[in-house]
Amino acid sequence: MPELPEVEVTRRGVEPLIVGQTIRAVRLGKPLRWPLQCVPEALTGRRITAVDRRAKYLLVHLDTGMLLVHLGMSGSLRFWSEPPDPGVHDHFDLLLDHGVLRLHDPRRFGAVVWLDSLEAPWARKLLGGWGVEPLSADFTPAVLLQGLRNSRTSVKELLLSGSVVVGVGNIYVCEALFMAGIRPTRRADRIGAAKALRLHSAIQDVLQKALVAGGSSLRDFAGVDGAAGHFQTQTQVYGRAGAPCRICGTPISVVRQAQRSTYFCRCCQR
DNA sequence: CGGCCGACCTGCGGGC
DNA sequence: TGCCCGCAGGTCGGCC
Repeated sequence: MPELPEVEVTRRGVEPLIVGQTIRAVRLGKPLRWPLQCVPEALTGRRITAVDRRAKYLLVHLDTGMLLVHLGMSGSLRFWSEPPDPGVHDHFDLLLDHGVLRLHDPRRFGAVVWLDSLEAPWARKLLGGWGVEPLSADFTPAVLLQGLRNSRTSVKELLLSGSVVVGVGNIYVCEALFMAGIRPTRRADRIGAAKALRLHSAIQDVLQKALVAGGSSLRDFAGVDGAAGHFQTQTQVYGRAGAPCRICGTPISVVRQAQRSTYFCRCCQR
């Protein structure tokens, strides 16, 4: 579930609830994707100073170091002022002054990693070498066009890779390519400037709309307060194989690209 | 290095 | 009704 909009919805929800609180204890459940990279006791007494986001990672800044949180495929963060007992899929708790910040992640593709600083080897490994933030001023049509021109893979796979622009996952890449009228299988370096310009706007539009909708809740994604997002009800192509295109009525096609489903309209996207 | 593929893990829905 | 298979929002690491 968690692409950029879901992670950003989580960040906006969680930040005002936890900044200023001090970590009193840490509870670990089953192992996540990577070990925490420190003994849990090292976190106690640290105060949370800010919550940022880079790509699909949340950066929980502490007065010393930071926690890097990834939601994987099935993760969600929730703040409880009166926490229930942890369930079988609750794998990480930060016990704070006035409640508990809890990571719920059935598939355990998510991770919480402690870092000294953004210069730490793990930070470079996880955050290095990526593209620009799609909702920042760094993401210009020229940056996108140049990125497209440098790659011979399909435009869909290039966007999913995050090497040009980050945060766009399988749902939003399908939606953005539909909005831009571009066939997902099209080779990136064969997309012209006019289409690239449309794609640039489409990426920003679809992410913005998803943010307003509180993200997509395909299974169980929820914001920090437990509220589900509803963007999934507005998708034009994602998850609509065989259903009529909302523009032209042609049944939506689905193909596999890099072992993932790609949805598109063979009439509207060329 | 670019590109492709398997791996990680659990749950759920569809088909038989 | 019940079982088995395929698929699911991500991305790392190994291979060519």
